[in-house]
Amino acid sequence: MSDDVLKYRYDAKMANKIEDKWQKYWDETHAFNTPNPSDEDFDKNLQPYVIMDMFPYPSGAGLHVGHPLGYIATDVLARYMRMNSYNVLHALGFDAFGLPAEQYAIQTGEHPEKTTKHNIENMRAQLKMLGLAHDPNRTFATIDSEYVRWTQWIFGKIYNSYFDGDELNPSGMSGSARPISELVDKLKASGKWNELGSDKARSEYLNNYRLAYISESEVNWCPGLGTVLANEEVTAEGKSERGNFPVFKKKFRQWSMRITSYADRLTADLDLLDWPDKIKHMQMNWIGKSTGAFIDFEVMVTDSNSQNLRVFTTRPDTIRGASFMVVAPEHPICAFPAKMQQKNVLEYINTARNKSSIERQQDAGKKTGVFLGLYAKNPITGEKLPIYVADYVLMNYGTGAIMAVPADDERDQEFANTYKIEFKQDYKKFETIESAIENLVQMGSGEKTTTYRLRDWLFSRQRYWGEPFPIIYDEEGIDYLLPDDLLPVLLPDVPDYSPKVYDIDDEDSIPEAPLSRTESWTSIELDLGDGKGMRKFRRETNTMPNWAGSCWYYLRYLDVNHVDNGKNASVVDPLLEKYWLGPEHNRTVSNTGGVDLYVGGVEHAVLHLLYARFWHKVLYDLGFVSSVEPFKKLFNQGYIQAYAYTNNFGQYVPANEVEEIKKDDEIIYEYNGELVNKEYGKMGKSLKNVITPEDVVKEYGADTFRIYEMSMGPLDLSRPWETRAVIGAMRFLSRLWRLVVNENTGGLVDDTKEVDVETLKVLNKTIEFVRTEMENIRPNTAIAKLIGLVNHLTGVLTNTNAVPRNVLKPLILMTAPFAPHICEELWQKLGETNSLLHADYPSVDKKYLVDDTIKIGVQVNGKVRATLEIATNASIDEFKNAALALPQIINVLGDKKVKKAIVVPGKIVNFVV
RNA sequence: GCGCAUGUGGUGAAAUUGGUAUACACGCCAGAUUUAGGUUCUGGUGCCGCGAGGCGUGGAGGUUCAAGUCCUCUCAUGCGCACCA
Repeated sequence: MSDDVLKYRYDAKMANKIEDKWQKYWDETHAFNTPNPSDEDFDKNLQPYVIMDMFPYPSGAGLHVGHPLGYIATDVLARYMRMNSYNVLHALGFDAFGLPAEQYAIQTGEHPEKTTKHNIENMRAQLKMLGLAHDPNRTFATIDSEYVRWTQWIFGKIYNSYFDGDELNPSGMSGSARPISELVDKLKASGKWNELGSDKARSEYLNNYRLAYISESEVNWCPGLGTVLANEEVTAEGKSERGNFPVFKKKFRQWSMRITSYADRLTADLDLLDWPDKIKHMQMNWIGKSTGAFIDFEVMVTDSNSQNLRVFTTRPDTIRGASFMVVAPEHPICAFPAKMQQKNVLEYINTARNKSSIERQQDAGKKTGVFLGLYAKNPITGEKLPIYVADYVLMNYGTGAIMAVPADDERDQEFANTYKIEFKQDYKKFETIESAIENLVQMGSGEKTTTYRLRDWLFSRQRYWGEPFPIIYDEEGIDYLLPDDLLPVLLPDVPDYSPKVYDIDDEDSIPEAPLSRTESWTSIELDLGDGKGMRKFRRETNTMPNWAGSCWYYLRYLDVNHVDNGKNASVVDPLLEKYWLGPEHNRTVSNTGGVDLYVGGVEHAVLHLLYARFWHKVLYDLGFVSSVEPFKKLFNQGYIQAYAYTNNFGQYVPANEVEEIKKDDEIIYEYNGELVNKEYGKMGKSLKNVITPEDVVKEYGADTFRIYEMSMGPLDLSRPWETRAVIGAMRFLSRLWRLVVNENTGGLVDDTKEVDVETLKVLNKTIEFVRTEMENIRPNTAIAKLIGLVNHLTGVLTNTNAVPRNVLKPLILMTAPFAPHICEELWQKLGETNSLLHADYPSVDKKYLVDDTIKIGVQVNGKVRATLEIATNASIDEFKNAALALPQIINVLGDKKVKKAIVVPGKIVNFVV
């Protein structure tokens, strides 16, 4: 019966059986546990290697086949590195705070912690099926109370630090975070501390320096989400990145982090990183460093009252060409328009304010503005320059005011033309920017400066599902950091954790933190040990943004159970940080230290990746970590896309029920006999085209799934999922299986055959090639080459009924990182008693890399006319003469004379006639 | 508008320094072996042409003995930034 024939075949059933077996085995033998230097099984001869993914957010929707792409890639590389004698740290945690969990919880009425934990378990199970070799002991979620403790602890360190611009940082550049106590000491020494007098005044003074500080400033308020947002979370259209709700600029009292202090170092140190240029550019543009000068213009706002109007320019050398001034509608000088202009100015400012950012964008290019009726004095020429208010000048860049040089600036010229402002076409420029600045400095009318596009990072949210701040306020409103022994501050159980959301356009609404509703939690009585005894305090009721947890999770992997809360507490044992991330390993481009390979999507280019670098640098300055940067090498994987189909009404129909029909040379798609439209894009529930890893594992096995995802195309490119092509990966594995197992009997194939030279050549070329591709993160071509070797051996098997064992073993070892389960099984069948996880990766025997003869093309006038097989070491003349003797060449050349013969030994012969 | 990336068979895609374009896989075709069923093996498969031969890496030029690869221009798609002074 056919069933008997298939009994020992590598099919989905067999694959699943093998996969269960080995996953259990790995579990039971703690195969993926990675020893720290202090552990018993630590081997100091192995080099450390840290490879990780951007950890997942455990969404309720579950995974589709696109999600694990990066996880499989890092897993393949981690397994490869283990077989190359590295102590590989490869773990996966969960980024579990955040809006979606909260929103899902609000919809279902369940506590976000419950749904989040449930989602994490689901995701763990989904990922487990794929045989990912994560260290099970190093996992955690950012919501774990011990993790929250350290997130709050780091916040405390940032809060209690200031940026000293003169101080050299440990990498020798100027500017470094220092404990705020050092600033206090300086203030005391200078007498300033006494001068400030009250605690309140002192606290407010320090607030101006703290790296985490409170300010009443313009923030992005999103009524639809009921929270304020960081600049990085607002789209170019002025909408919230999440939910696409309108965002308004409003002044609120909020927490920020002084990331702008680090703008220079965050820009400069990009040079040290092995990151895709694209991401480096995005960060550079986001930080937007530009050097130039401030120039002060005197403005008489009344006959007796003069104001200083400060502008920023990158071209101080063009100051003699300044023909007028322009200020932003929000600029303070707009409060002093000349009498006759007051009405116009007010009207204009109101219109400008009411413009949404979308309108502003649509109007970009159409310059509008109004004359203030005031004049500024050009400090160099003494000319009187009219001042305009116009919304093409932005308040949040530079100083919100510019000197307009229409002759040299398109925008200024456009404005001048619109308002018929006369300007100089020709004027005398300063020789250099430097000389212009020097001149201005001497006159006391300017200084050299650098401005940034980057703003400080808005750090508080009016949300329930986030880390509480370890901050309390006394009755005077003075803020204090909670002592370490009162950490973690955990979220209270509340009856209502939903944020107060408003109509999406309700600009005048105000944020309300959900935590503020629970009086029993917000009020706290304690003795801070400052000599004031037991006092009443109120807790900070805002929560941290979900970026907080992802800013340091890579450190937690190194020391996952770290609880040290003593006097010299650090977030991670310094010895472990030094071992895993320390700069002395110098394994790639530079000795910054940091994670050896970080794999994730491009979407975090200016969010997570910027924030994490900032935190890391603060921790570095304060001496808590030895690595300068958190992520030494970054790799952006592409996305797995999918086809979706819509009917005539634009509704999505189930993609797996759509039929492909060939009709008159054209391919059409039908669903229930109805013509449908094919679209290419994301995979998603609403698009009805989701394929889950479970589906694929059940039907083909996890190893096939892994091979397929790794072989679809280059890892950094996006590509469409095609279920019907998965079978190819399975055929590869079943051919590999058949090289070892007789599928009729279940017994071993004869593997005692003596290996022939031809096969050894194929093997060694494969080893050489595959190693190179692995090092360069090109799994797709590595697999192609492995398939080539399997196909070659299949030919050998067909012809001789036997396969040489000493070729099978390296083949299995090379395939193991991709398809670990089947390879463990085959390895065992070949009589090996140890798991191959730490077996030595095959190395090349160079003598089999060279062939005696090679085949090259022979061209006439650059066109290939024949193929020549010749001894590899033939001389130039031999190449030429052999090529000339080829019948095809004789034929093509006819009686034409060869003017020139180009011979590149081993490459090509070309005859020019 | 500026910047970056990509463009190769019916499909996903290969191709050290410029050196036989299309490795590997899907699909398709044929033969063998099996046979009631997503079997395996072997071979074929860029396009046009009966053939010799011609044409082929988005398009147009250029450099070169030789261009998918280098240069110039251009088109398309995707991403990022966008009045940044």
